[in-house]
Amino acid sequence: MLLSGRIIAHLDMDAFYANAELVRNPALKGLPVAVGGRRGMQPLAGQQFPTLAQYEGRGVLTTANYEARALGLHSAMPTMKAAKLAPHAILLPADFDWYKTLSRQFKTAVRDLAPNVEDRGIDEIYIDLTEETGGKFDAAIDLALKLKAAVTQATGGMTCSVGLSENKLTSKICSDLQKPNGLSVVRPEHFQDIIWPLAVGKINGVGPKAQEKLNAMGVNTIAQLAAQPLELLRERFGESYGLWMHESAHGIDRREVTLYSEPKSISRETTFEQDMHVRRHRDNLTQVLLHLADRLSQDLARKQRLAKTIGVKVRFADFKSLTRDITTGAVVGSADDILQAARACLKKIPFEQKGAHSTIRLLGIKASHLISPADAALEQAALESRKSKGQAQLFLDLEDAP
DNA sequence: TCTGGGGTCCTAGGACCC
DNA sequence: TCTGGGGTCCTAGGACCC
Repeated sequence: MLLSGRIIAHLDMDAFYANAELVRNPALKGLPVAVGGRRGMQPLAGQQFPTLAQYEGRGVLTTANYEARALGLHSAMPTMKAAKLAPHAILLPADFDWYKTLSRQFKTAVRDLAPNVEDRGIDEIYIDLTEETGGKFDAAIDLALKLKAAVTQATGGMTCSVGLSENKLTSKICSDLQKPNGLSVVRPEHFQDIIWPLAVGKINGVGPKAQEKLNAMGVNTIAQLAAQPLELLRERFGESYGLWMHESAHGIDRREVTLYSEPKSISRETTFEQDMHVRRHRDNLTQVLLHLADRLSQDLARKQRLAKTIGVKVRFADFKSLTRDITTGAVVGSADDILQAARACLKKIPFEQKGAHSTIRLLGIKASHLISPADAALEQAALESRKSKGQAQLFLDLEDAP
């Protein structure tokens, strides 16, 4: 196995959802565009596109293009807040089918030139370019430029940003250095010059909580993190996370680019337009649960999986959420079985008679411990065989008895 | 100005078995 | 009478990511 001398690319589509809208509607070009909201809104009279000012309801932006970012908008921003900031920015509802189509197109274009691709969601991939480039960065830059051109060609004009380095972690940081439409390279000998001055939060895996904790220790940059004794990090963050932080700060990341991974869980959840009371809106909630179970069942069928565990998630009006799940002896896949399991989970949730925890804003169902129907059949057969053997053994024991 | 929906991984306690 | 340790599974919650 080749653990050094690798070349790994991280390719990240620029403002993917917003630019996907531009592909099919060039009139949006140059305008501030955000994607989010619930369903399609019609433009007001005299306007070509719906705007944020028209929006009412819950939700967050999923994407803002660069023109919208200049107005202060960004993804995960509550839509109502965005509407206050930039009422005239265009707001389009997310059309995931369209984005998935473009996603397949750009990934296929990349795989045609470099097949060792790891999927990281709809708009991101890692690519192991070691074989194609012989581990040479000059060759990798040439190939990366070809990949960028191929992506733009395949998507009708969308751009992406690429980071090149010897591992996934550094390439991920690096693809973000020159956005949009960038190409950044961090050769091993330049790691400290380029990466160390950056904030610890730039490390993929150091989120708000860890960053806050590090900042409190006086650790702001990756260089400062690298200077922390390993033992101190392990003490403060746990054995595994502490070690991971230490290695990350030193540019060590041995993870391979994995071409395929099995799904671990599949879930469906929905936030209501208005909070629902667990008893007063019982009928509505039942309808929602039915719908979620149905969708989840379809998802499982599409991915050819059955579930050993079903769980529910409830988010209360105060935004606190909790989960309950059960593992039954059997595997489930049908909407009816999912529904039955979900109901059993809901029985375990301590709803209050009054107050915040009798009103909920979100309901979800999750399937986990997934297994293919074929493997489920094998397990079942093995179980039957053990059972009959056990019975045979019991029979023998009885025969042996005096 | 309230906070989507889909995931992964890790931790930690308790049950249960050997 | 008091007492192991290891392993695995299940459950709940939380951090983090796109």
